[in-house]
Amino acid sequence: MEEKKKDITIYDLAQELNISPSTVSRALNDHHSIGKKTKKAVKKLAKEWGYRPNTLASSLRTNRSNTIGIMVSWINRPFISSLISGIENAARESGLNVIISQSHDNSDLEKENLQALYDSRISALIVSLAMETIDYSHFDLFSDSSIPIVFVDRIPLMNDVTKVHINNFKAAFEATEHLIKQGCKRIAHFGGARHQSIYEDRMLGYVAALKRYNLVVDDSIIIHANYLSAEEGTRITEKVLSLDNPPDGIFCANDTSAVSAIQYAKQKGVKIPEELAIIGFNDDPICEIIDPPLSSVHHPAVEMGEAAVKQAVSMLNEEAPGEPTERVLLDTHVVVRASSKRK
Amino acid sequence: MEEKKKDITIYDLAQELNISPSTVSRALNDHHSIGKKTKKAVKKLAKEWGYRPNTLASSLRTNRSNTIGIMVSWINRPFISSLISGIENAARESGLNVIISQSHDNSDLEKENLQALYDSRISALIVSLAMETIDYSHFDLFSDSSIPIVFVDRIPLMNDVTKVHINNFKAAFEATEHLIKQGCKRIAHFGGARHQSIYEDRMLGYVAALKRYNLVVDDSIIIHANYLSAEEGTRITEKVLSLDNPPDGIFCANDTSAVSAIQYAKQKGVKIPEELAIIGFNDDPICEIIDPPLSSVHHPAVEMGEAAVKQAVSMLNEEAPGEPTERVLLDTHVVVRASSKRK
DNA sequence: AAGGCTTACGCAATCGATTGCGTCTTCTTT
DNA sequence: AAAGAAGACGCAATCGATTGCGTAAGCCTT
Repeated sequence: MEEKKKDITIYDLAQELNISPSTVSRALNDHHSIGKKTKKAVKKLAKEWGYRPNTLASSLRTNRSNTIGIMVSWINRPFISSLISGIENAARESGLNVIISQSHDNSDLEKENLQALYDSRISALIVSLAMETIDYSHFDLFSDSSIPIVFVDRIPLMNDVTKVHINNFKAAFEATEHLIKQGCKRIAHFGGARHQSIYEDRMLGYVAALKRYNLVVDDSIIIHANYLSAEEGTRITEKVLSLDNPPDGIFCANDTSAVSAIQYAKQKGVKIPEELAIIGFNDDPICEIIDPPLSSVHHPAVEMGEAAVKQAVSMLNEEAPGEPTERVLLDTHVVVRASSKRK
Repeated sequence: MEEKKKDITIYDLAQELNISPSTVSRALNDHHSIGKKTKKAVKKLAKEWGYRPNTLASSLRTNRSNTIGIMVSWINRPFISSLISGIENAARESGLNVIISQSHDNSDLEKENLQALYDSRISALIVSLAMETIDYSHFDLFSDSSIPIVFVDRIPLMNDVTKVHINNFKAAFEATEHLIKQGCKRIAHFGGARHQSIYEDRMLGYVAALKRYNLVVDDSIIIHANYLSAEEGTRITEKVLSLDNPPDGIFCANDTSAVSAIQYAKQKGVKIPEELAIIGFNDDPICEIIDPPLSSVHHPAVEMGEAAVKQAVSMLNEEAPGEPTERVLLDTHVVVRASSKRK
């Protein structure tokens, strides 16, 4: 009867119990200055009446929305969607809402949508940069208001920020090393936009591995694409395979291009992995679908999302806005499949 | 100097212009009772000072959060992530935020997280049901508060709700018909949980096609799985292929199981499509990766998301809570690839 | 020129929860 | 038993925007 249409508020509870709304509020928040019996009574009634706090009112008053904003390039990419899935899980366990936004790998859209996220008073921001983004000034909006920012995977080239990512250098080193140990002598590298540290690091790890094993580093088979798409992958593969001195192995900075490489090579009658061993990066689901199955570097997407939330939460709980920037490095491992297994 | 740390409010603008906050508010919202010059002046200053409305305050007052809630099974599935991508695009264009939640195909979690969405005062809800969900009473929370609900893809068996989906019957009919026209005489069907109408309809469309072409409907090769996973797909394929009278075609209700079917069949030396033609459903990216490429029913995920937002918005704009439930049917088409092309 | 309209704007309450400060009990201490 | 301390709770302002109602000024009509 009472709750015909209206939601229950602390005023309703207060009236019923003949106490003040302030007391109800404090009781529900376990404030120390409220008596035990009062707390019990309030909580009991709240449960009975199905009281649900109005988070809008609370957020307005406290200026904390208890919402995490996510800014990613494209939601519908295997890695990203798993990342988001991890974020959503962890956030909801911490009682936080998650609001998402896409940059479509476009800096302007990234900036615009960041404003929208800011306007909705998010408590913390988790970002994986747009491919294009080189300038990071549009994030000042958040740092100036001391809203925690956690960068994930595609992180900026700055030191004083919190980051959750993998050791791309090491992962790339290991992937390349794997190819070398399978007998490859001349390994090509398909990389992404070099201003994105993840791609730069993967290239550096690759180079380091070659040097470590005394192989020649040949720039003509190290190719970077701004968007390492399927089409680019095909184009690049065609390019390196038509060289006088084609590679006998390829380390691709993502699986999409690696799949293209496999498809193109198969079409040209190049035997995989005997004549050409291939390894990708991300361990997308397609790795197990393509024939031959694609070796890849496993990238813990869900865990990264969870770790990012963990960082954000701990930053929120710190009183000091002293920005104790942290850096979480997650483990990767090479998943060996038929595309690179020669022995 | 002035905006050292605080955001600009309508009070700041009002003070500067020597008018009242109410006038500022109305001016910004283009209220008719505000003079032209006043509006101009207010908007000009607002822009100059970078005023950004506090959506929390606004939402609290109006009880409309301008946020769309999404409830899906798993974010990291090709179809779902594309759906969300479409929703996000359309929502942001309409100035709406998007908050997401996953049910993990579990009714209890669905219910729990729906509460959380409700608590955050979403303006509208877009849902694709958890696989388990049979009882829809946990959605009453929203309908009772006349919060628009739009069901997408996995829709409930109710008539008085707004739905955006495809014609599963027709799509299944066409997929099956395609196999028949390729010469299949004995077509198996791998279906999902039958209490989900999408799977029931796909099965019915399949049966209708068989009947239309005078083929025998044999229950022993119509198999339903609660979760049509890769593992189930393998298991089912093994089952039907080991029959005395194995099928010469399979219509799978999703691509995941179809891929398993291809892999299992290949492994057993069954020739695709000559001895066994296969077609899936969803047109996931893996269709083009698997060898042979998998025919499938293209499912317009992004467009469905956009259509769902469109519905939600129009429901929000209607004054009358008379729930003019609508039903949006999107087009599908069969994408023929090598897994089923015999001619 | 006076009454009636329209236009343009301000007052103050409101949404629901939070919180600094003040007050009244009740318990403890000597 | 008196006084100080601690415990328990209420008052009222506050967060920022919205909105019903009221009022003053300007315009037109006859």
